[in-house]
Amino acid sequence: MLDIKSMEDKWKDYWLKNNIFKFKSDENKKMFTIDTPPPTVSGKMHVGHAYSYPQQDFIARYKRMKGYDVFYPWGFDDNGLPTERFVEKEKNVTIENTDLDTYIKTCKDVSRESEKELYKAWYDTGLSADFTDYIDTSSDFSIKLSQEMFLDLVNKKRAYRSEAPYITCPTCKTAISQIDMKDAIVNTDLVYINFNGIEIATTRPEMLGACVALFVNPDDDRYKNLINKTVKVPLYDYEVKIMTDASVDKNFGTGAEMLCTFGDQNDLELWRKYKLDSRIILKNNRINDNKFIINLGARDARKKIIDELKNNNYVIKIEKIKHNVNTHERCGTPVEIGISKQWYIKDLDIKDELINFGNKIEWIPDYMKTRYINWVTGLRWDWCISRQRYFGVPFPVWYCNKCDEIIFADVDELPMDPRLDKKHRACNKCGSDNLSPETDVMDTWATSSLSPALYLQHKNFDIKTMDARFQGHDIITSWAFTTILRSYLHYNEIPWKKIAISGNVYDPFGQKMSKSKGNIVEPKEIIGTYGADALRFWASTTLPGENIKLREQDLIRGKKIVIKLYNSLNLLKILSNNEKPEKMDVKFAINKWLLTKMEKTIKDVTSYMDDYEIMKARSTLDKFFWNTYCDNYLEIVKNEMQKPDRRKETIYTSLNVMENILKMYAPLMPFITEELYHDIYPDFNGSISFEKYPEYDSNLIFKEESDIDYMINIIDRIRNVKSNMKVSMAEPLKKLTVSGNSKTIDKYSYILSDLMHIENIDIRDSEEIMVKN
RNA sequence: GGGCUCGUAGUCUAGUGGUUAUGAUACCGCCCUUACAAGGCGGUGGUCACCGGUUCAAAUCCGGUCGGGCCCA
Repeated sequence: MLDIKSMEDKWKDYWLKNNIFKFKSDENKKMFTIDTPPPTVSGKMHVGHAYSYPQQDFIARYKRMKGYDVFYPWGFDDNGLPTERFVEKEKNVTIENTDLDTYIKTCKDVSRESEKELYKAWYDTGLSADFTDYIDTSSDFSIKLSQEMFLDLVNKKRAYRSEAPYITCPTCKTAISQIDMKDAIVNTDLVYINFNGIEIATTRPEMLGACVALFVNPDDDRYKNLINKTVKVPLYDYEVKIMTDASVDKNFGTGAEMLCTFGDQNDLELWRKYKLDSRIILKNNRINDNKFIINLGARDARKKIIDELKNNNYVIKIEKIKHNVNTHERCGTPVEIGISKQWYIKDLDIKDELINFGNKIEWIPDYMKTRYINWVTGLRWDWCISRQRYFGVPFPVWYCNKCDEIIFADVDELPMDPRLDKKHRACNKCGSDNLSPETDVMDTWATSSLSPALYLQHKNFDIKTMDARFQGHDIITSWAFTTILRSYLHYNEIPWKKIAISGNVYDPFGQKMSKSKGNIVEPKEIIGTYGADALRFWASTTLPGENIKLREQDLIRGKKIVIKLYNSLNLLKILSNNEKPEKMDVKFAINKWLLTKMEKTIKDVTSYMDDYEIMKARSTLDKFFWNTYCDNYLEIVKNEMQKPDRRKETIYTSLNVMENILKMYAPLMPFITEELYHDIYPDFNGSISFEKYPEYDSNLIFKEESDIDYMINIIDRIRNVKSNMKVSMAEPLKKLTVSGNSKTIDKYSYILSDLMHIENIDIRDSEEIMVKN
């Protein structure tokens, strides 16, 4: 019996102990480089990972067997907000109860600790990445590279600091970027306000004191006579103008809206478009109008101002509505727009170039490119990369308190943290040593967008473009976009030749998996029940980019194939009595038939693998192995092996084909194939992962194929007859009439009598095949 | 609201113009057959979402409708 668990454990140990997948540069081979997605240390590995990571591993292993020097690195993303949250939860260390130095150190320590445990979950799925030498985004190496690249952008006038409206999260108390936003529908109050002569509706009455204009649609007849008139702002008693813009929705509220600096992104756009004044009452996520609202959060401020409006009879009515808002995707809080100094990477002026770069990359599947292009086209903000957080890559920057000059660290000082820097420094411009360090850190995407450089420079490779990136479609607008952007800005080269996008995993009913629904399945459980090979088999049942449901039937089928492979080799060993004949030319039809089928399979599987069509490759292989090889060939050769003149050739053919089947399955199911390959070659001390992938050989295509196909067809019908007679396939039949091509049937009638145990076959000539008892 | 994508037996899926629509799984029946009962063989089960068009011929191409999913406003 095959013990899948201990078999898999054995090979996991073997690969690790023998450094099988440790990257060893081989200059004689062509390189194939993979930009592995570094998982965050703050989360567990979930079934989505267990689905998408094997997909890149299939290609990595395939390319290795095709003779490439595969560079398949590993990394962890341990920067930023998610890690801070994780640490605060795990260790109860917060920025309030400790100093910055200790806080950062704790974040790093917890990350390192977590990584040590975490990598095992990935390794258990049979990934062949180099886990012996992984990078993490908070290491000195990564910080140095990230800071260097930042200074490069400063030199190229691509990174700039400016006081401007920015998106901020009131919960996380930091600036965020367009990338970090997610839409959400929230229940909110729509307040109708009598605006001294015009009625407006707003979801943000607390911003009343920041109102700088009213807007109506130019085609709205109700307000035609009010356009360009001024009205008094209720409670605050200053005047604003009534203006028009086509973006105003006539059907929302009263059709008239107030523009505040800044209630939402729409306000900001109209404010920019018409160059309006600003009245800032929202700063650092607190509202302060020095009149009614003194330093309150949005919710309290709203209550307060509604009370004031009600007391003065300005409120007409309050309606409950569902409303689309932008939220911070990490915490779900609706975002605010404020004004402050932030660091930006300028990208709005190079949309065409970025689209052009997107077009130079091969997207798998192709239609995913559209999402990238839509995103770039719809960009409205330069990329804000400063975060008012603590654990992340620091800006190597100081500000002169005397003359406002920005002072940058030298490249050879990196990595460095100006917040903890003790060196005496002076302003380059005025010489003052009264400097303040930048206390913000960089957006985590500012570092992960450099993943190709991180991986390549870590090994001192002097190339800028990797062969393939594999990632989920949910981060096309963040990771894929920022990586392409950085690669353009720093090198003017595409980051990868191909980007393969994978879908999401849903539960068996097509529902998203979530804790609250209680439908989460742990990869560990799957591996425990079905084995990692079966998990990978399931992961291969999808087309690029397609979502997938977690289906037990695929796991069952995967496990069955593992067992079937094991048993089929077992049968070969029994039949052959462990003989291993040398390579020879085959002359018997049944063997020629099998070789022909095999060559055709090799051709198809190879071409599918080359196109990343894993699912098609695998089902072609499944069909050949299960149907052709096991159900038909092996059944037939049970008899052939007993015939002295045929024995040697049949043993040779069956073993040779078995070996090629194992090699073709090896990228998909590395454990069982390693096990059986070593079983065939007990002295072999390498890995099947580095054996040569079978290559199509047209010399092994034989014309006998169609004859045996014809005979298999007849065998199927005889099986049918026996099944209808409700007798065993081994039950001897005295006589059977077989009609068809009598010449062919006569030539191979021994197969029928041997396999189906028929004593007398009455062969008749006929156009159609018919089998009668 | 815009874009992308999908709709084929209970479930999942193959199939981009041409026999009787592929296979898996589930279910039912038969067979312990000397590798594997987690096996083998057979069977039930489908107006290929709907409507219209192009064509000698449409699951497939075109248009529309309905429904699901995702992304972006």
